[in-house]
Amino acid sequence: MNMSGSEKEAKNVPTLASIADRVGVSINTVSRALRAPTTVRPELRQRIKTAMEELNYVPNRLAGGLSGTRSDIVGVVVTSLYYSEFASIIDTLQSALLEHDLQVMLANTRYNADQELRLVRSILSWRPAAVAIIGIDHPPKVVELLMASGIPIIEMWDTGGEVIDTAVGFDHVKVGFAQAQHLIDQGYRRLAFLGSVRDNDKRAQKRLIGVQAAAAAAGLPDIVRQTIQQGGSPELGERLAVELLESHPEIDAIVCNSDVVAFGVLSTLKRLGRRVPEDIGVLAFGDNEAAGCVTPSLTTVRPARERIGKLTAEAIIARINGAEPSTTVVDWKLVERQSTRRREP
Amino acid sequence: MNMSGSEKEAKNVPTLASIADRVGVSINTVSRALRAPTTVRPELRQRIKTAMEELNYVPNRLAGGLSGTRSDIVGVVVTSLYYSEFASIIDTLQSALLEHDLQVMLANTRYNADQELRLVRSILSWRPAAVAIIGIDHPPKVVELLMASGIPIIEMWDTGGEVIDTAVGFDHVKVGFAQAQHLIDQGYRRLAFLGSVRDNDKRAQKRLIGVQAAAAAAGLPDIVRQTIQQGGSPELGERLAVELLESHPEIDAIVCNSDVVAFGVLSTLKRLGRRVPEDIGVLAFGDNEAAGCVTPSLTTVRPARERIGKLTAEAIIARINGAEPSTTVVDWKLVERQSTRRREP
DNA sequence: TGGCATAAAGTGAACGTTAACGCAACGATC
DNA sequence: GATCGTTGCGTTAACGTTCACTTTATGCCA
Repeated sequence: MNMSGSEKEAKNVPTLASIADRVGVSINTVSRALRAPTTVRPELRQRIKTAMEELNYVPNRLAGGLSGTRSDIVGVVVTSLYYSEFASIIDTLQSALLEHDLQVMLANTRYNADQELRLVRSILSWRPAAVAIIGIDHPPKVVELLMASGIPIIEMWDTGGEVIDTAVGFDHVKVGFAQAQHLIDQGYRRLAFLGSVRDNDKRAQKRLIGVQAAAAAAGLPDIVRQTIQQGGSPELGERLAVELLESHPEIDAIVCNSDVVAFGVLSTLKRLGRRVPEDIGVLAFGDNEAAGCVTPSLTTVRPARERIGKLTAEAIIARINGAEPSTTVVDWKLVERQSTRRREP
Repeated sequence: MNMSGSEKEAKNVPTLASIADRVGVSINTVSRALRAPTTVRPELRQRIKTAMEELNYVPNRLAGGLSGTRSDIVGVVVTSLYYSEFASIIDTLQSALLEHDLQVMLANTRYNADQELRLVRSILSWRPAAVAIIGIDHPPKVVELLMASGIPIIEMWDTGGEVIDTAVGFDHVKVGFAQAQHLIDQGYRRLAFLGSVRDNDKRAQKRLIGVQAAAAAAGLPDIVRQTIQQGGSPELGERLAVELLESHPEIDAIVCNSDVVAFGVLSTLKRLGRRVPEDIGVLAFGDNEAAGCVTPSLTTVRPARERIGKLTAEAIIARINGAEPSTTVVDWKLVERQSTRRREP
């Protein structure tokens, strides 16, 4: 891939040398005016500054990163960008890192393990100061690369298992357990788990395990699974709900793997004349912004996304400054709404 | 900010030289094995490859970018990450760029103009191959920097005005006009515009202009504005709806600046006993994934987000390869649902 | 006035890679 | 058998910074 350069617009982007020439000092002095301003005479510093303004100088961090011992990039690897799943984590994380002059380099695996390896490699090739990545279950090669990189690795979103270095998240098995327990407490007995569960989405699988465990603990029959390997959407929820109710009409509660899928499930139940929460309970995961606005409003689990973003940023800064690795478990909350409110409290 | 390095784990991250030593060839040959594989004898190439595997070699693109004439970074500047507003654009864009081995560097201005300048500067300091940025209205200094950079600049989301280089988007004034016209066609007469409109959100302002124009063209009274400078959310919608109806009970249609705000508006109207769409029409912008799932389902404008992401990626590739700047107008669609369906068709 | 700390600026060598160029070895061509 | 293009690899010089040193100017005190 070539630079755009048609020859005539061949750029002479200004460098430290351009500034140095113009002001009549050495390159080093110009560099110092940026990195260690106090070591250069104020009057000179000002002249350098105006020269930079006039020439629209933008430092070349490729060179800076190569030469210096620091890097200002933080690699962020997520598994999805759709439906607010991780967007607000990125949002918070990026803002917090910005205050420390750290730049986010983003990669999205779309729940594809091969992609994950490729993207991690690509991100490491920029010699980031740290990497934040969704999940604690990665292909062995990814783990090997991350560990060999020698930089802080922050695993986000999940803490239920072995971590590489530092983690900020929560235990998804417990979430699943709580989801099922809530339904059981409300008097539901025949539970199903429904939604998009990608092979590579270990968190969803852990939640399913939790759901199964709670059902087993309560002596209930096995959980009915109605899952599929593709991205979640309301349409998918509609489809899966139809299939589920056809094959298992006895189901009286559905744990949806995401709010967005649950929206479709609710539509379908309404269309089929099944009353929610009376005939059937619906509970989801994610706390989509619309979860409280659908009818009936949706009981769901709210992960502390902003908090994960913020704590991850803090962990990155701390680790870069030499703090020890740590694992931080963050809150989540089962937000009870109408879709499971069978009994008055 | 120091590198993490406690001294003992002082890393010797492998370089081309490490590989070269190990295999017993020159550095350049190793480099060629990566960049121009055909120029290296297959047997030797294989030995180099296995050496890289064994040492977990990851190329240093800081060095590569500095030395070579190409860059593999594409800077992406968005104004928001919440509520799927631009997440799916990023998602599509990133996937498409990945196929060309281009890496996304993300920046989020959060609708803050100062932040925008800072972030653009920061991104340019990585000498990206191109920059994709939301909107066509930027502070003068931002425009100056982007133009001076000499790289392709793709402005996304908006095309209604002067562009720097290349643009992929649509005309928001026209959207606003269509929104109001749809309400007028349905028999609504007293229109309001409600939602979060940041100073720096020129697109929202353009849509408002369109709404006003349509109302004026139809000889209707002035649009009532109920806007505020803060992020949109259902709660905000609830609050603004209450304020609006108190001060202007005559309103019979509300154009919401985002679906998420409209969700709150719908809740409030239901609570206040105002029937939608009979007493009052509600229409929004954004096509949130839940728009079809709330009750009544929400009439809204669906921008072709994936298409913008895809076309932006294509425009970037084309421009990098020397194509001329261009402006591409993409579709959007007013999706009619229950919240405005006053008349049977 | 000499000596010496301190501040301010310059020098030169990295950093890891790519790219232009050079050169040997080899087979094909006339 | 001299010429020539090709293949396969090595040499060397950038790329724009930063950093450890070195040098020069400045001020202060004895």
